[in-house]
Amino acid sequence: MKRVISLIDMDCFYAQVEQRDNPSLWGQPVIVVQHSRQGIEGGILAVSYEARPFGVKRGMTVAEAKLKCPQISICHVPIGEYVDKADIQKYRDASAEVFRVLNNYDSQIIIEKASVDEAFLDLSAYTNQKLQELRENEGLEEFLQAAITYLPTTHLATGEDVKENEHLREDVLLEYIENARNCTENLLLLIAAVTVEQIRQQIHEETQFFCSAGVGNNKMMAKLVCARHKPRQQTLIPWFYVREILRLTPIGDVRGFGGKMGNRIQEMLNITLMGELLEVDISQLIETFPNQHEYLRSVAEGHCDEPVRPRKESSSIAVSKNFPGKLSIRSVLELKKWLDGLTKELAKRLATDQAENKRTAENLVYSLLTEDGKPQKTLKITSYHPDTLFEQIWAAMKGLNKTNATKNEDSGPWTPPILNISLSATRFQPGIPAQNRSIHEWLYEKKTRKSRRKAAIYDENDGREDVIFVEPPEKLKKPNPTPKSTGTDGDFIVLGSDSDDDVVQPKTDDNWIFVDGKKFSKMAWRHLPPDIKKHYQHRIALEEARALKSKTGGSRKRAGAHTDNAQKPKKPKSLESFFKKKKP
DNA sequence: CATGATGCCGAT
DNA sequence: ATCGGCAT
Repeated sequence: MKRVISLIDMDCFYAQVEQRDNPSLWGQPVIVVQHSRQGIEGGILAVSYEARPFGVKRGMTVAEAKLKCPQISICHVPIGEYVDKADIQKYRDASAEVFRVLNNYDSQIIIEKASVDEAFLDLSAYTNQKLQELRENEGLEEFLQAAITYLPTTHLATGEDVKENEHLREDVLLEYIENARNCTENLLLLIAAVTVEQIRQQIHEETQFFCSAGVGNNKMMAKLVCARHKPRQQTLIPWFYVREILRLTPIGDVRGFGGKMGNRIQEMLNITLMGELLEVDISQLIETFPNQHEYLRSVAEGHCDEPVRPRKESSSIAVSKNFPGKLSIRSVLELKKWLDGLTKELAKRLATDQAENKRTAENLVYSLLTEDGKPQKTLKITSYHPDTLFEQIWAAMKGLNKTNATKNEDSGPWTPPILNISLSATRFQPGIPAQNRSIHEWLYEKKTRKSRRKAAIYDENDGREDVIFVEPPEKLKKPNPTPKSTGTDGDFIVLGSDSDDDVVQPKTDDNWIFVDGKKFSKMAWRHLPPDIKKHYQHRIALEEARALKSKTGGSRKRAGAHTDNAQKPKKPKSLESFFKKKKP
């Protein structure tokens, strides 16, 4: 049986994160740039769709972007806490919000986090069950009649779709729906397309972010067609059209063929399109790619059996920094300084990950890129403490110094010059070793030193309430009632929604902050370290804006997710009314 | 001069 | 375990 796969891709994600942070930027040309060193602007990481018509592209300098689009707004990637480098944590946090929606949508849908802004979905089990339900409940006909209204942003990839107008889009889709009636394969894709429309809508409702999607029978096709209609739209590629789409697809556009392999294929076979792979002389293909000719042909036919791997957390956590050209590291002291900062950044992220995901990294892989090569070694992690990590890495690394006759290993020159440092924690095992308390102390000590308050947020797996652990100010802690405490976490008291702790439990609603349906005491909020606070800041802003609107604005309807590109957002009934309808 | 910072995977 | 390749 064919699978049903989707790829959801956030539109210019970093730019949207900045637009949400500063809503006046919505609808405006925006770029997100990272700095390379000391506030010097580096490359452009993201370009909002409003800026693209001006010709602004990734990889350009800010100066070039301004020339093309003088009114463009420039947002900067934050800088690391311990070291002078770009820190993309805020985009990881925004990504986590999106994936919370995806992971909670339906347990039958397999989600693979493919990058900070992309997810593959395996909808095979889900769509099969929905189809079965529709048939059992005799709701299929009704579903087909209404299907077009559930697909306001969907395009059918026919090969002509890139130049189609809105009428054609709908006509082509209607014909497809009509023909799907007696074709299970296409019914499943249709249900998937409707589902993905709903998922995208829900992502927007819960995060304000827009995304695009592709739907097809495998990862390659879903990814390929996702790019055909962006932003804020989705593309469906039935198997029938796969051949025609690939016939005209540049080889480099296919996932996995954008690099050396793709170039080799093009140069050695003197072709540029996927379709041409099926026309080259078979003996030539075999002699050119003796080990891969069968694989290449199958890809050119649209086959791809790569599974959607259920993966929520990343399987490695890395920090790295480039030192290109003249900036290369040439002294031991310099190296140690950067290594120290990078180690601290890594330790911070590891500690957070450990608390959030209840897992611990086993290995640390470090590498030093030089002109000669990229020596890479694996170390066993014995502790998350940054000082321990540093000593361990340094002990292993300092032997790589090729400077002749160095008496003192801890100073002097370093050769060959280092162009990149990378530290990556891997091999995560479930659980948290008992020894770890000191890490949290290190993490929070400088921020809450005076009051010696400690805080952490645990996200209790399944959409349950967040619980904030805060050590209260001494004066409030004294009085009689035993604070609700959690055994091993005796240092902490819980400011939860159902606590009866008079001492710290605010009595009135005014003392609570409501975020995302969760309840935080304002006191606990104030005591949080600033970085954790940031996690929730924008949600609070939203919450307040909503409250304000409901007071002043009255009963305004929620803005649709597609007020821009979808010319006729025919308001669909809830899909549930179809899928969950009981037999009469 | 120089995308940079991540992250994943397969081959060996 | 190490490396090289590919991706966003």
